[in-house]
Amino acid sequence: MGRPRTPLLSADRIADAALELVNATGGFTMPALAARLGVRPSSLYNHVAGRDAIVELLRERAMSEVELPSCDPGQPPRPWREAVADIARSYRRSYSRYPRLIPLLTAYPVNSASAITMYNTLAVTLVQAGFDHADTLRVITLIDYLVLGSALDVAAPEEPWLASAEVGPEFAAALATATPNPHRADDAFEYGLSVLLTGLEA
Amino acid sequence: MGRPRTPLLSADRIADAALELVNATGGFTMPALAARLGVRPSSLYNHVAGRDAIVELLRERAMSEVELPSCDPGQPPRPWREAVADIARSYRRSYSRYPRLIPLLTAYPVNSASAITMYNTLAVTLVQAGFDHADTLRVITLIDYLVLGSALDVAAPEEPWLASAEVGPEFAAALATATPNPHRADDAFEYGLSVLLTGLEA
DNA sequence: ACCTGAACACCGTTCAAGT
DNA sequence: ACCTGAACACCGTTCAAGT
Repeated sequence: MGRPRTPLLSADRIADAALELVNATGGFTMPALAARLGVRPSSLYNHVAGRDAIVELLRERAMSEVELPSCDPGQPPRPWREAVADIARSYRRSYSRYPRLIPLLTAYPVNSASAITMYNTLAVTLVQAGFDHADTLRVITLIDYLVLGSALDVAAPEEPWLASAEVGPEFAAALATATPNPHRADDAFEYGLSVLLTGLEA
Repeated sequence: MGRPRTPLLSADRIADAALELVNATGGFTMPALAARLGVRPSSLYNHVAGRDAIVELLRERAMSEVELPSCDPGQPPRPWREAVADIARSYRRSYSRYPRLIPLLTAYPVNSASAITMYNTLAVTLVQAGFDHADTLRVITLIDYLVLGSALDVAAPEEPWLASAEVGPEFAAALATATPNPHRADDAFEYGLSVLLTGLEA
């Protein structure tokens, strides 16, 4: 066929299609991706170094919509508790838009520009609130754990435990309160955020 | 060659070898596994349903060494804070023995007998401490997030962020306090556990 | 019962050939 | 510059054939 007059592909279109496949099936393969784009697998390599590079593009997407609180200089500074909570919620909101994507990203840490900007803002807020540098890193790490854990939770299949004979009455009663996802993971995240901030204030 | 007088393989030996491969390389393939066992790939299927079944065996291993606090009936009951902390630590210790295994397990939730026993014990402790059933589930979920997050953290490659120009002074100072893993993740886990328990007491 | 060898469908990637 | 088709090495799995 040769070169088309206007390119059929771009890195962006490839990432779009890959994300759709991940949302629909929980993963993607190069042949499936090519088919969805109406193209042959080898064509993808004109725009992207390989499969790993596509995963990196998806990682960027996962972080791309973190919106940081705009602090107007004229305004009185907000309590650090609220500022941290807003950042954590925005982080999680961006990260949780594509729940089935998250398991593909756990191999390496987030390393995108948006992520660094967010960590910077968190660090400024926490240092201003009086945390020393070591605790600042610890708190950022904990927020990471909370966001990652609850994001993975959204995509996890419903537990078949209820059927198991080994479940004791207390745990069974706790499980009986579980709501369907994504609500359950949202709820756990909010609870965790609240407990975290309360614990930090002490 | 035909059938050997004494079997060369067993599900246990296969799991052992797979775990060694995961520890060494971060993953395993059926051919590599067979080679390490001195056998042909097709032989594995006499003992194991397939690759996924091997992953399930590894999942069992990850949870297999959770040791629960033995509560002597004659003794005065321990404070729930200590009991929960002990369980969480043991959970994490078992889960973190094979850090490079954890990323392979994030697709589905833990569903082994040891896991259920641990959740049961946690639920009993929390209900006795006065948490209602919904909060009991939330706290167990949070402990899961903390253990999973810090276990994944151990295997994560060191962040190359220090080099990035986008890192601001506060975040850079926080990063400068980072110790090498696994100490860093251990430290974050202990800090998180302490913050969590403090937050829960309020 | 348990190991083997050949075979199958599939995957990620490369590259010369086309326009 | 960008798509194609053929090719390569690799993967997970099956199954008849051997003992």
